[in-house]
Amino acid sequence: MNDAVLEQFKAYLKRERLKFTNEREIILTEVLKRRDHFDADELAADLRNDGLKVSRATVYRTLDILYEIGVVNKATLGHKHNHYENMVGRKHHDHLVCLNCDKVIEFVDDEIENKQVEVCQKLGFVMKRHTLQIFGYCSHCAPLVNN
Amino acid sequence: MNDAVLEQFKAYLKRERLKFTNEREIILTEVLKRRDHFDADELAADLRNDGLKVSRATVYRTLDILYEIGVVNKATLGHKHNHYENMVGRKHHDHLVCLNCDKVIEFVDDEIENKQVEVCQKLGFVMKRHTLQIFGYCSHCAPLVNN
DNA sequence: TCTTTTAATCAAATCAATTTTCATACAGTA
DNA sequence: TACTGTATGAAAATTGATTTGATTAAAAGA
Repeated sequence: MNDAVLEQFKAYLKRERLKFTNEREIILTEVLKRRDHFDADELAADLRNDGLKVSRATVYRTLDILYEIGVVNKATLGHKHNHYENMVGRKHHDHLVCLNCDKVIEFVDDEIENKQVEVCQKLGFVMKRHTLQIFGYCSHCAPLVNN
Repeated sequence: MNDAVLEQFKAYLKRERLKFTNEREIILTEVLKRRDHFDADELAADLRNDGLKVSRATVYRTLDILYEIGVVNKATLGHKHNHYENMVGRKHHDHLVCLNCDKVIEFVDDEIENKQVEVCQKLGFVMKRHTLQIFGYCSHCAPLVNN
């Protein structure tokens, strides 16, 4: 478990007069273990498998908090429900999503990032966050599909 | 009504052995009138106001077809449901979305577009579509919010 | 034109993801 | 330890979207 993140979490909760509960710690711990993209239900199921019972509602509520403080990122990745990813020790990145095998490839391009800042400056727009998703076929699937 | 689009729609339906129905024509006509971003329910409501009764299910189904043939674009724009926009005679663009007033500003940046193509090429990824959304505060709202 | 075939329509039911409700439990603090 | 207010779980409610099943209506064929 990442102590710095735990402290950050506790500090945020204290500041907002929220409580540091067992369930919140369990969820944070599980999230920090994750290196992939997961959805709320998958996380809840994993906890259940580990014998830790946390209700779905609490999972959703806690993921919201973790998103709020930047511990997780949220993206739809082409699905109609949210996917989350552990962002601790990671920088912002964008996603390539394979329409065939659902594989998610991460990338960063500084020029794209800079250009976005420029666009916003030009329009007097204050950027808080952004999401760029490219959908298509990964190198494995591209030769297999009729496209 | 845009005749070329109507013909394109009919041709597509014929090719797919689908039928050109009254409802589909009504929906296409209404979509082509639109210049803004709208969701399926808003469109259905507008039709109802015009005395044209088309069920929600048909609206969803038809918007799917229109998305398929590129007459509309689909984007979440920060909401948890889809928004559509008439794309006839328009090129791909990205969106700035104001978190305060929900205003949507469109922009295109060729360098960003090119960079995306480059990223995909480097990774052997075949791009089919992409979506870039920047969330923040528009020039009107930025001075008003505590951020 | 008439008939046949096949898809489309509607309203209602269903679905999946998420959020809310509300009675009860518990964390933080006095 | 007692108090206050927030968190919890289970279930219900909500939301957007899709499916169902009986009926209607295109399009194709004779």
